[in-house]
This record gives sequence, C-alpha cells and structure tokens, in this order.
Amino acid sequence: MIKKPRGTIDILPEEMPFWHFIEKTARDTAALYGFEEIRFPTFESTELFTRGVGDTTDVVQKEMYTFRDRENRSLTLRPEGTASVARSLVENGRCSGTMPIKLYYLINCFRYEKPQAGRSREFYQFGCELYGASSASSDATVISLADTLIRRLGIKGARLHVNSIGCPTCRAAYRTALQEYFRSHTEELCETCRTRLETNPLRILDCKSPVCTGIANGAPKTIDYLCEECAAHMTLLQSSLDAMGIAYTVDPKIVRGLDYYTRTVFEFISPMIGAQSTILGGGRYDGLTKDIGGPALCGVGFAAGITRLVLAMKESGVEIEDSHAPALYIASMGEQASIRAAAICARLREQGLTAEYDLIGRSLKAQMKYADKIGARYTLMLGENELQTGTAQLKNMQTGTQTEIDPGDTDTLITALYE
RNA sequence: GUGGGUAUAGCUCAGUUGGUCAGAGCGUCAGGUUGUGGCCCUGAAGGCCGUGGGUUCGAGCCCCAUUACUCACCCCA
Repeated sequence: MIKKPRGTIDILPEEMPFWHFIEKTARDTAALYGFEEIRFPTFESTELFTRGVGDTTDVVQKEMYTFRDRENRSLTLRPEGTASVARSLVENGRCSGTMPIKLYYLINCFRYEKPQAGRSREFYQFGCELYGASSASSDATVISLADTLIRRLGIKGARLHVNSIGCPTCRAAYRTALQEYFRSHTEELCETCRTRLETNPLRILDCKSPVCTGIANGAPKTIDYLCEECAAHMTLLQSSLDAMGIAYTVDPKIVRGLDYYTRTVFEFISPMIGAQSTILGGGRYDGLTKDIGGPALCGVGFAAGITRLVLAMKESGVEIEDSHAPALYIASMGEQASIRAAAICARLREQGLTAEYDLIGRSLKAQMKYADKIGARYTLMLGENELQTGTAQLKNMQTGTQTEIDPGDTDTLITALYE
C-alpha cells in the first residue's frame, strides 16, 4: 500500500466544517480591517529565504524543502509567507504609492521537521501583513486583528505575550549585557546553551530546560536595553493595547527564531493544545524588503497555524454545524422511476434545493435507511405504480407523516418541501 | 537531528506464564412475509496479528532490525 509522505495530513470531509469556518472567519476579519487577499507561488528561489528569513535560522539551515529544477535552479517550497509577500511587493513596484498596504493570505507551507502534535511538514497558515507604517498603532492594529480573529473563532484561554527585541543598534547593546550575565552562570547552563552563549545568546531565553529557564528568569530584559525610539515605540504600543482593552503580558522570553523581526514581537499562546502552544505569532520586520534587495519598507504582521487553531477550537468546545442535509431524497424503484427521479432532482437543483436519489439500485428499505442517514428532510417514493397513477407518497422524515403528491408537478413539490 | 511510547478487521480495542488466539463492540451489507427510515433481533463480508529476520517442536505473544504512527526535545505557526 502506498502511504502519504511522513508529516503530511489528509483533511477528511468531517473535518472540513472547521476549516471552512476558520477560512471564512479569517477572510471576514481581515476584510473588516481593510486587508486584501494576495496569492503567491508555492515555491520561490531559495535565495529569497536564505536572505529574507536568515541563513543562520533553523528554518533555513535544516528545515527547507529545497530542490533543483530542470535548468538547475535552486528552488524551495515556501517555509512561510512573509518573505514571499515582501518579494512580491518589491517585484511589482508596490514599495511606493498609497500606504499602508494591507494584505492577507491563506497558504500551505513546508518545513522538514519531525512531526508531533500541532506540527506537520506541510501545514497551513493564515497570515496578515501591514506595510508602509512604522507607527506603534500599526502594530496595535495587527494585534487587534489577531485578537478579534481568535475571539470570533471561539478559542478560550489564549493569552497574548508581547515583547520588543529592539532595532539592530539597541540589540547589540542588549546582546553584550546578556552575554555578561550568562557568563556568570556558564557552569550551570545546559550544553547547547553554552554554545549559544557565543553564537546567539538571545536563544538561551527560549531554552526549555528547567535550569536554564531559572537562570533566564533573572537575565536582563530586552526592554531595559532599548534605545530611546524603540522604548517609546513599545510604550505607545502598550498604551494602544490598553486603550483597546486587549489583555497582554510583557514577556521578555518571546524572541522569535526568524531573523527579520525587529522591535515588536508577539505570540498568542494556547496552553491546552500540547507542546506546540503558539497558535499565532508575529512581529515587526522593518528591514525585510531591503534584505532581499528592494527599497526600504517597514512592515508588521503575523501568521496563525490553522491546524493549531482547529485544535484550540476543539479544546474550547466549539462545535460547527454542518447542514448539508438534502431537502429531498427520492427512493426510486425500477429503471423508469430512476430516470424520472433524475429529472425531478435536476429541476429541484436548478431551484437551489439539494436533492438526491438512488444510484446503487438498493431496496426501498435500504434507501429509506440511507435517506435517514444523510438526514434528508423529505423522501419521495417513486415506483411503477406512481408513474402510472400520477400520485406518489411524500414522507416527512421527522414527523413520519405522508402526503400524496403528483411527482410530475414540480412546483407543488417545491412548495411542499418548504413547509 | 535526539529521546520515549505504540503497531491485531474500515474505526475503537480484547487477546492471561509462547500450545483451538484469530476475537468483541461500532460501522458496512443483507434479511426479520408481499414497496417505507430511526429502536430491536438474525446473518454475512472483512485481518498472512506493520515488514524482515531470529529463538523454539510450536510465536499475535520472546529477541534483533526496519518502517510507520504518536508524544516530547529542538524550532516554529
């Protein structure tokens, strides 16, 4: 038997109501904030990600699906959407003009990781990007959009964590302070963190090992080392969030593993869906368009993992009603009746009524069972007798009551179905 | 990339110290008198017990390997 590749998922019909609901809510919410949809290639030049996401990140170093095409070009299945959107704006000459630019996307992404709860190799994201505004209010707007989405989805217990990692200048100062602090605890740190001390001390804050977490708790905080502008930005953002009534906690341990982030970073965390608890994450990326060779254009945005949203919704007890139940099922017996049933169904469908009839040649009893199973509201019984007499039984499947009806009279049938 | 757990019918799972152990429930299909659903009853189909080795007179049960699934680390959404 041929199986699907490791880390991929089948989304079966019974799951679809959740997906449709999330996609619709995401589109509606984005539109509410004036965001427009954008679509872009599933694969891009590998260089876009090495330069945009950063070639020292785990995502680029060991998680990309990179391949050569027939002309030996290096291409990569997108591991995320932000770099592509930036590329698209630059390539289509949208870096100047009416600002801000507000875009959203619903895409699949690919990362070669070991699958676990809430993580697969092909996964789905809803993302929003706001370009051309450097104000803290644009950060607040994007966070507000995310907050609205999560509330509309009925997700309970998700908490917003916010932090500022500063701009390149204040980050250098912070980095030095951090190294100084952790050097005094070198002995206690775990092995990987001892390496991180030199390569990327910011990552130590992210370490899950209890010892490192303990040490990290006493570490200097980015917010205390921000330059004047970055500090003001953070203060303004907090004021905006307060004013909008969006609850948050300033969490110095939110660091983010993608190189393009500057200043504001944030995550919505749902504690009930397993270890991969970040259901939505994002931040500001003011240097991205320049990094990929375009003009400078600041931006802020986020992405949400749809599979994780589904998990969080289920944990929150959200139920989605799926009403695809047909208005009418025609139980047909015999060839002539079957042909007649096809005609009636076709006419009903033209009127926008869902209708079905037997396609398998089952007995009447079996057809009744089937009609019950698919939740048909009415069943029309059609056999040789009915074709001759011109009267057929229309059964209300909820009450069980039957009424006589002329199967040739579609109008009467339709009015009966609406009763 | 590193660990832990699990692999028996479509699904959820039983299978006692290796010797009628190939099972149950659900689902599917067919019946329960002549053309009528939901409850109930009866019956049927459906598994080389993940795969490949090994130990043994004998393995679903023991050992090794392998693959997949799963959870966690790492990282991220």
